[in-house]
Amino acid sequence: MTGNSDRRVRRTRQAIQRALIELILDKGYETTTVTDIINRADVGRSTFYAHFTDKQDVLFGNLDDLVFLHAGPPSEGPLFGFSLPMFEHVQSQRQLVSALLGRRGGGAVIARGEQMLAEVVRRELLARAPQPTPRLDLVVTAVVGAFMGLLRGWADDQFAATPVEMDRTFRTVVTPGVTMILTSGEPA
Amino acid sequence: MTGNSDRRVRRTRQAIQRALIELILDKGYETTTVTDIINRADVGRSTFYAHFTDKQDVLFGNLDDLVFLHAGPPSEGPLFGFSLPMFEHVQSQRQLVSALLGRRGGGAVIARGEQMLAEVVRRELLARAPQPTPRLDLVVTAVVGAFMGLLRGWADDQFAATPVEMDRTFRTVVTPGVTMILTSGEPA
Amino acid sequence: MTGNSDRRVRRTRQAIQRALIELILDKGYETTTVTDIINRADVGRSTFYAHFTDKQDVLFGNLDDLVFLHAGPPSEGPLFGFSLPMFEHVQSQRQLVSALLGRRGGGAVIARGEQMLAEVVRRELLARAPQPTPRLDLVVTAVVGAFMGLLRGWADDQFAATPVEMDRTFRTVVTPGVTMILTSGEPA
Amino acid sequence: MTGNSDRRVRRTRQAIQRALIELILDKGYETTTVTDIINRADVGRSTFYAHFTDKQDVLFGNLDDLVFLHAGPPSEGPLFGFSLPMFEHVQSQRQLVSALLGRRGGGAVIARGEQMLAEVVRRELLARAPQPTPRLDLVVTAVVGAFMGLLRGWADDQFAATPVEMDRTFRTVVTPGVTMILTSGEPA
DNA sequence: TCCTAAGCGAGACGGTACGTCTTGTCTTCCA
DNA sequence: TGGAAGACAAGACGTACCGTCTCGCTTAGGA
Repeated sequence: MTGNSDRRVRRTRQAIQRALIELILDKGYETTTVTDIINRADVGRSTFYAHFTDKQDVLFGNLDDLVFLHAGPPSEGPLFGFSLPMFEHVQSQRQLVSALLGRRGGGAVIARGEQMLAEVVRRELLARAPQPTPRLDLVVTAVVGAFMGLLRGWADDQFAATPVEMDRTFRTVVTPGVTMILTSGEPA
Repeated sequence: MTGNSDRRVRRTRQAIQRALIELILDKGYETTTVTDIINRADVGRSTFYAHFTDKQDVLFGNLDDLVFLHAGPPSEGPLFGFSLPMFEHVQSQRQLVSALLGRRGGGAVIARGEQMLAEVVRRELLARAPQPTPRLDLVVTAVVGAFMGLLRGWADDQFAATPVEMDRTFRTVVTPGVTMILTSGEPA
Repeated sequence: MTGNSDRRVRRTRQAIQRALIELILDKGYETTTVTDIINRADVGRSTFYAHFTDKQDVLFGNLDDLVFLHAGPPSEGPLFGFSLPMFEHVQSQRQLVSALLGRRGGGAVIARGEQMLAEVVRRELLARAPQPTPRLDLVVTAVVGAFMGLLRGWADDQFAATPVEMDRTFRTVVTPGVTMILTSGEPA
Repeated sequence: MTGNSDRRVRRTRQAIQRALIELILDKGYETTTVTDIINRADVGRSTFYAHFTDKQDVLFGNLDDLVFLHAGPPSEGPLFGFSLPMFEHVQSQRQLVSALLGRRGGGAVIARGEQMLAEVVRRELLARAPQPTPRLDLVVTAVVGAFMGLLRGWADDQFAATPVEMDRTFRTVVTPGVTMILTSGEPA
């Protein structure tokens, strides 16, 4: 809680986070060990555990502003308008996203990303639904699944694509069905 | 010559596979160690490594017929007709699927499942497309993502749902968009 | 810089060395495993390998001052005057020496002992030779062989004998020949 | 007991013995494993254990005529006349002897060699002693120790020497003392 | 400005899993 | 149906991490 008052504390935390990012770029998230991190950050083992509980903890500390969610207010623009900017942003950070979300990344990181994305999608759907939609949770899950599926495939180089292609595919596959559901007020 | 001639070999392999399944149900896939397996299977350490290279290897040996893919010929029935039977089958094996695909399961297992499912979807789309579809790979990825997303959410008990609800959501979200793409010959 | 600064380090190293000695007395050197040692010393496996590379390494760490070499200055007293005190010292540590040098001991330990003894003998011969002696190395080897042969037979209980008998036999067999060689300046 | 009746049995035994010798020459006695032997001999594991109890057992089966003991009747020729022929014989089999007796050899093999040699020496001394000698056992041990010490040093390439030098050193160091003992009837 | 509490590096430590290796027994298959 | 092939249990090996801990040195920030 006193985390940021001491100058040394901030330096240490930053050094650790920076080291982790670099290592993820080098060898992937899962492969990177705590020992690697403290060596790269030139930090004692106990210092690491004094600040973070985990490898994950380091990442989640700055994951939010790192990769995702440059979404505007939910009701403006086209449905799922977050898609294209997000794909574009991801492309600019390609390496890091690959390392985090791809096959060499960790399940927990992906889960966290899905969680955050789900929140965005839920708000967007709620803002646009003229009436209560049954099983909105399922719909959100399906939409997030489609998006993250594309994102992971991209990160893993299963295919090459431009952000525009990614966005177009995502929205074309998903928008008609979702629009129908929101309008008719039922999932089928 | 190798696998099935010797009776002892078959017994051992089965004991190991069975032990892994049981342990996955008990404590999840990732948490289960090779040491756990050989203890439960009452098998020597070297025996394990004589038959399998890995925990994964044990699983993949019988993953195919374990969970998935009771799909009929691709062009019969409604689009994505595999969905409902599969959700139903999964429900009957709920525990195991939870352990394999849920948050406590292993990334590699999920990846394998997606791979197999992608093949099914690809064939179905190809069989139904009146003309070559650009970026069919992306479309397949999005569809598989939506399906697996739902499946994983279900396995993780993020929500309760019947197989019918699952199937309905999946197909309602995805079918209109995909149909449009197949018909118009372009992803957007 | 390494070994002795940290108090924990000293405690651990001692615990391991003590455990090995005890185990050697219990069940012999060759039979004792690293696992035995760490159990007896109540020490983690990695801790053991952090301090020693080997079972041998543990032993050699304190072998020097453990058993041998209470030899005075080479040129004083009768030829091979180290013999009697050494046999006497060995008798007082009978059990340990048995375990180390006897049939249940390790070849490497014996080799090390011979090496150290050879140094003593070489110095003694050099100090007493009025002139350069050809093939002094061979002579040293023969003398050491005789001494260690007696010692090993004793340790293995091939015969019972007092230190005085041991010493007398050794020196009576070997001294006349060696004296002749030193005097005449040639091995034959 | 039935060892040599069946032709196949003899072939198998020979194949195993031959394989062991080859492997000893390749990589030393201690380093060679039973698995190595059966692979080289192209023989099943159970076959090996049907014929021999041990690696040692294989060796001891033909050790006697392999290396040692071309000694004539004990009382002919000079004292310890076995020495020169034996060193000469050993030189002609240098590689094998090195592998068996040197640092890479096994303690048990050395012990066996000493045992056989002790018998030779004992007979020679008994044949030449005009009267009962006290502690003849100790004297024998010392003599054998000197001889084997030289032999092992030679095998380990601790020094280079001709058989003549070896023999001369051995006999010069040991003969005067032993002669004195035999004559005077006491070890000192 | 000093002094003291804290941050910190270094790394020791116990614990646990890994994949490899070797041994001697025991089961299966085949001729 | 008897003997060879080799599957097997047991357990040691040395390595890799983890998360806790102990130890002094350094350094801030309040008195």
